[in-house]
Amino acid sequence: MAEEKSLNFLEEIIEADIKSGKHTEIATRFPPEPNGYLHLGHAKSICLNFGLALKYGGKTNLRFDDTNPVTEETEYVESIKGDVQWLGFTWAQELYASDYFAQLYEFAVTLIQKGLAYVDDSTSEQMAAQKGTPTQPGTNSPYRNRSVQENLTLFADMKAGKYADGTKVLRAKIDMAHTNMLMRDPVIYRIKHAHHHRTGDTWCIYPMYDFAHGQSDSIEKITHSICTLEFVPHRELYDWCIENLAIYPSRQYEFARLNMTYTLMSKRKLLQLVTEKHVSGWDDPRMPTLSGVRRRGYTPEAIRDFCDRIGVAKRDNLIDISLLEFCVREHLNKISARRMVVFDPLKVTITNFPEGKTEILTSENLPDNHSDLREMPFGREIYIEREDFMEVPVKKYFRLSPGQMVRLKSAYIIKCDEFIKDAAGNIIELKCSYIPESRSGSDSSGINVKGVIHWVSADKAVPVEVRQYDRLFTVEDLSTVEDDFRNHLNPNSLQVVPAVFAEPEIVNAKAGQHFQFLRMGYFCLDRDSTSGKLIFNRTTTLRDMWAKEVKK
RNA sequence: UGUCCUAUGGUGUAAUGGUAACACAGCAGAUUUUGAUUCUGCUUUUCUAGGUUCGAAUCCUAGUAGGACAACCA
Repeated sequence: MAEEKSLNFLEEIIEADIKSGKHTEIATRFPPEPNGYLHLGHAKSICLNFGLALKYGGKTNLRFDDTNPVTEETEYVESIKGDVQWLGFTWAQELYASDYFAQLYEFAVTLIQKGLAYVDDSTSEQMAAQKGTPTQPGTNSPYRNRSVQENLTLFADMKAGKYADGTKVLRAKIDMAHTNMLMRDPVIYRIKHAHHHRTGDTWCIYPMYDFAHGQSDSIEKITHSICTLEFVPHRELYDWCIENLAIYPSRQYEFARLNMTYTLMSKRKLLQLVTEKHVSGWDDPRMPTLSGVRRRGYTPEAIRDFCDRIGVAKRDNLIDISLLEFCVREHLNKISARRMVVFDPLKVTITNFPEGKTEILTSENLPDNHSDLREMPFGREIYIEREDFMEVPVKKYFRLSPGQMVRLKSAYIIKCDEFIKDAAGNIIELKCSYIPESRSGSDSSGINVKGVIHWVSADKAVPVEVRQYDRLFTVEDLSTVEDDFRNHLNPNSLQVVPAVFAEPEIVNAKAGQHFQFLRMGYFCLDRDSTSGKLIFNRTTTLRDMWAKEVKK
């Protein structure tokens, strides 16, 4: 039976609203500002907003909050749309706050007419001084009592471009002694002679967030306007505008934004990493951006699962990045074709295997599907992973060591007869013998070995580049660092291995395809690849109990 | 010395006045032709003090702790 899954606080509110008849269907919106790329924190918001509408039979608009022409660009609009689609959601309408500029202007005029807004000539410094502090009330601006008619004329002149940037603003007339700083006559319109990415030079005055967001919600009849906790103090102003304009009463609800260990979710700081070239770009696979994790090989399914598991609440949180890794491993395990790739090769000569002979073996692409096979060449000389041999094995080591046997995955059992060192004492080659009756799938040898290792044919292997990523920062909780966050970047967050040795099948890898390199991790083709040089990003490692055992 | 928000294992999230649970992480073990996957078991929790109540994680009061708020940013 469908077990009763507990509701988060927003679902409770919505169910109560539906039950009471306040709403018969709901409308939400995802309102990014097009001034940066979307990150995992946005994914939480996207999954929430679209998920709620999906669950309760409503719709979600994609609305760009583009009220500041100075920072916003079309490039960002395009990336945001692509990211939302990639995550798997479809918006009802693609809208822009700038679509409402004319309407918003009329709303401002209405406020002036009602004596609830005035044009202020104070400088920003003067206004800051008038503002007071959280513990001290502010003082009224000398321009606060201009007549309605004068305000109307001045505001029209602002719109007409008669004044320079910063010389005048329109402020709501509320209460300079209000305990909520945002209610102390907030600026609602400012002059910016700037080119807007959509409206061009039509406007030289632009509404502030607080005078655009709630009204946009109202125009679209958004029932539940969901935002992050830092907007809690704005709710009072949000409601004030709606009430005094007597427009559709959208309601704002706030949830705690996503924080994760060893990374950060600040668009401003992420932009800094990009512009200062600490990373290769917004889609650098180490970035927590959606374009970054996508390039890294994370799947939308995994991200949605992650957003589902982290839940929604109002308390500050710091999610362990290992939960994200768990989600991606869980999905990738099901869909990733297996390949054998040797990273740090040690040559093995199989002394009783005929010289010059190549035998074609098969192996499953997915562990449980024995009909979906690929072919692998096997020969007298192969490479195995250097760490799969130990001259003097530690306890519980069940790979190769002198005199010991191991299974070559999907091939034969081999026994180490001899190892060869160079003058410096490094092991450079193993001489092994194979058990012909132990061939995978038709093993009649009766030998049971515990160790199974991956391998590639030495002369048929294809060299490819591998990029291994680690956490971007070395500290768990970036919010606690006192100094500059850039001081805590992990210098080893990217390790490039220019040539690892892959089984020949790898040349058929396609963009967007996910692989598990056996025992090494999950990988995907990077877009920097060329036909002559394939490059793979390590999405994440496999869980490694042996590594933990060794540590002890 | 203001207003607002929040407080449940290591990390998250449930429990909606009636036996504090689930996931991740951690630790053991079983299985395994990936030391993967899968499976089993275990450790660990209601900020403090009062109050209401037969009964409080839940309601009330106070305290404590953390966070937000003084951009012509969103």
